[in-house]
Amino acid sequence: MSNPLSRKLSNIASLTDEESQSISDLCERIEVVPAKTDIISEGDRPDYVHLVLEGWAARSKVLESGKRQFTAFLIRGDFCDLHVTILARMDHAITAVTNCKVAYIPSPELERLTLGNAKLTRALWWSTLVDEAVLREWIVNTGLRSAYEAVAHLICEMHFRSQMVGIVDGDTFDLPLTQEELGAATGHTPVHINRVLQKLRAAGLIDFRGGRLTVRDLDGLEEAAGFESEYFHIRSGSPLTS
Amino acid sequence: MSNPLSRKLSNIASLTDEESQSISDLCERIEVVPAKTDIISEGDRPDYVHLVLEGWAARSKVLESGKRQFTAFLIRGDFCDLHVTILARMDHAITAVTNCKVAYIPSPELERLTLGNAKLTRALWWSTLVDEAVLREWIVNTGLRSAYEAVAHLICEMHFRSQMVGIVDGDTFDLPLTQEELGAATGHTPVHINRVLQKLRAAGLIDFRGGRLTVRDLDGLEEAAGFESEYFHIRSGSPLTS
DNA sequence: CGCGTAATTGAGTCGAGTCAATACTTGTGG
DNA sequence: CCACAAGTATTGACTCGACTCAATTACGCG
Repeated sequence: MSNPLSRKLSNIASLTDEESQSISDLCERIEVVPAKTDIISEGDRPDYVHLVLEGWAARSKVLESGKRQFTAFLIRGDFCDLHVTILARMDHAITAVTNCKVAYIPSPELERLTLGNAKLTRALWWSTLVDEAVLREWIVNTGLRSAYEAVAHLICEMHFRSQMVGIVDGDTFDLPLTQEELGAATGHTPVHINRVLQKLRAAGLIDFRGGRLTVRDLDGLEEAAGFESEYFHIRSGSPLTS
Repeated sequence: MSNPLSRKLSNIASLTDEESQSISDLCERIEVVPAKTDIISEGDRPDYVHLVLEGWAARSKVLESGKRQFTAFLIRGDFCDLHVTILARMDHAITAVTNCKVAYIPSPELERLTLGNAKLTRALWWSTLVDEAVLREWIVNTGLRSAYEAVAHLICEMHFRSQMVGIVDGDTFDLPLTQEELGAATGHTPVHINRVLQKLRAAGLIDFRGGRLTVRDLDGLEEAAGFESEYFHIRSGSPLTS
C-alpha cells in the first residue's frame, strides 16, 4: 500500500497484493521536478504517462494577457496525462507548484496491466471520472460562488483528497500555495484572496500559515463552502464517508 | 455518415462503412425528451448510455440557494454519460434545453463494439478528452475572462462544435438559448448578458435572434474571445482546421 | 388579439479589481 | 550571527464590472 496510486485506488476497489505490486512496478523510472518548472508544457507530446508521487502540481492555462488560470491541482497519486498519448499535443501545461517526485510510466506497460484486469480498468476510469467531476466543481466555484465560498470549497476539496491518499495529520495538511496561486485557482486577485483568508480565520474555520492548513471547524467550513463530498464517488462504507 | 456520432468521430478517425453501420445499430432505442425536462437527474443510476442525436441539452449543478450553473452543453453526437455506469450515481443533472432526440444504448453493446476495435476505442477516448478540455476552457471563461470575452468564447465553441457535426448553415447556426441560460453557462446575470450581447452586436461580430446565431466577423469574434480551436484536437488536414 | 415568456432599459449598490505603499519571512552570503 | 534581498503578505484608498431591483417593451404562440 506504500504506492500512492494503490493507496488512492484502494478507496474504491480492494486491490490484491499482486495488483498493488504491479502498480508499484510501473513506477520504475522516477524523477524529481523542481518547483516552478513544467512537468509537461503546452504543446508537448508526452511519451510517458506521468504520475505524481510526491508534492503538488497544477494544470494551468495562460492567456496572451499573461494572466494564468489553474484548472486543477495534482497531488500524490494523481495522473498528469492518463491517455493523452491519444492526442497530438498537450493543450495546457502542468507545472510543479512544489518540488515533485514524478513517475514516468511507459504507456504500453500501463495498457498491459489494465488489459486483462477489469477491476483496475474500472478503478482508473473512476479516477478519470472524478477528475471530471472536480473540473465541474471548479466551474461552479468560479462561476457561481463568491470568493469566500470558492476558497472555502477549494480547501474542502484538497482536504478531502489529501485524506484519500493519507496525507492529513489530524486536522492539518499541506496546502503549499501562495495567495497568488490560490487566486489563480479561484479566479481572484491575491489582494482579495488575502481578505477572504482573513475572514475565514476570523470565522474560526481555519488556520493557515507556512503552507500548512489546519481545519478548525470542518462542519462550519463545509457549510460555508456548500461542500458535498459525493462527487468523489467513494464507495459507501469507506472510512472517509463515515 | 447519417449517424451523428459517426459524423463527429469522422473528424479524427476514418471510419469504414461497417463501423459507421455498427454505430448506427447501437442507436436502436430512441426517445424524445421534451425541453426543460431532465434527461438524467442528479442521483440517477443510469442503466443506459445516453447519446444526444438532436437538440440541445446542458449539464447543470444546482446549489441550495436555487442558483444553477451549467457546466457543459451537449449537442448532436455528444454522450451524456459515457462510462458513468462505473459510478454509483450521477453527481449532476442533464437537462434538455430544447426538445431532444436521445438514443439509449445498452452499455454492454457499446463495450462489445469497442472491445475488439482499437480505432473506435481511441475515437471515444478522444471525445472524452475533448470534453475535459472544454471543461477547462469553461473554467477559464468563468474565472479569467470578462463577461464579454466569455460570451464570445462560448459562441466560438458552439460554432466550432456545430461545424464538427455539420449543423452550421453558412455562417448561421442554432443557439437555442435564452439570455438566462447564457448566464447560467458563463456565470453572469441575464441582465448583464443582455448588455454584453448588445456590445457584440454593436461591434459587428454577431447577429442573434430567435435562437439562431449568425457570425458576422469570425476573426473578430475569435480575437475578442481569445479563442483557439487547438483544444478540440482535430487532426490537421481536416476541413475544419484549414 | 392577448397572455406569458423573454428581452431591454435605467438607477443605484456592492463585490472584487487596481494601484501603491508597508510589513513580514525566509534564505543567503559576508 | 546579522543584514540584506526577494518573495510574500497585509493594508488602505479608489474605481469599475457586474448585480439588484424595478419597470417597460417586444415577441411567439394559441
